[in-house]
Amino acid sequence: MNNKENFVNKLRSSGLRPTKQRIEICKALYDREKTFHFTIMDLAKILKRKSREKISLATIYNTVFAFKKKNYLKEISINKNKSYFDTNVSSHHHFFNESSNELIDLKKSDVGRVNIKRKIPGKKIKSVEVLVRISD
Amino acid sequence: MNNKENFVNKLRSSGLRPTKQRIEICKALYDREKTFHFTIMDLAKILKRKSREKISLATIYNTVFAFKKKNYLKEISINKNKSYFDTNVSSHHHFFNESSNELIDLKKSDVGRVNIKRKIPGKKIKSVEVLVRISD
DNA sequence: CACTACTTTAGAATCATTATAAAGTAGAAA
DNA sequence: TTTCTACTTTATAATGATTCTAAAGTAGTG
Repeated sequence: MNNKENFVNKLRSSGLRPTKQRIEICKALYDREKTFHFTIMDLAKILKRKSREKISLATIYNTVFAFKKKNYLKEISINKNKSYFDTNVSSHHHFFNESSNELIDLKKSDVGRVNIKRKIPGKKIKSVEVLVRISD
Repeated sequence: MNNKENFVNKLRSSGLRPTKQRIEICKALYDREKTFHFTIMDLAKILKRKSREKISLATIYNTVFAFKKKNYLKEISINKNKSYFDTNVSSHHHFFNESSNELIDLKKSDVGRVNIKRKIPGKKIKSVEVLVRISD
């Protein structure tokens, strides 16, 4: 189970001080059954609702990007004017339902191996992501 | 060959009045050897340099989105804070160089067939696009 | 307990994008 | 050609997300 102690350890083990703001954000993000997608503004609303502490927007930004850097969060390429994040950091692909603007995780087994044949000298592949657009 | 006459016809045939601004923008976008990627700001700079007419930013936005709707342009989602557009409207994949923020087209033959095994009842697949993030 | 480097914060600043509303223009009709 | 109207362009203001700033607060070390 994810409890406060775990979050403190998790944070400390990656060199982030376990401040109360970061722990609150961990709770909001990881103390759930399933992974989920969110924008910064979504998270701000969740925190406002769930948390007794007021956490400033700047801190939410700082924390989300710190978590992204530590690979606790993944940023998703879907949208132009907002950043979407995913608490599912495993390598996976997405369906994007254009009719409803809904983003659906694909399991690894849902997509066959993607074979990138071209190499760019001196560059390393960081990730390979498939976006499948669907509609009614 | 792409000349003014062609652009006028192209525009008119899709219900867009061939204004001098739109024709200038067509020239900037399509009167070239190869397809390319650009942001609105890139295009604004190109137009400032190439075109005698001053074209307002608002018109550039309007025109780019009108062209997108008519399928003259494709919008590319790379998780950045700007919209990228592509004059190559065929379905294709991309490298995104995270070190330089550069977007590189992949040819169809550069990526093996992507096998999407999961189906969503009642939904049709519109496109399958692969984004390969690379860096130094 | 004291110190220092890391954090948080409010608010301002910035940047891309969208909205507004007034002036201009293309195309159709007379 | 002239007139008319709907479509366009434009400058500018407004918006909204994100980043910056610099001052106050705090965790962890010694």
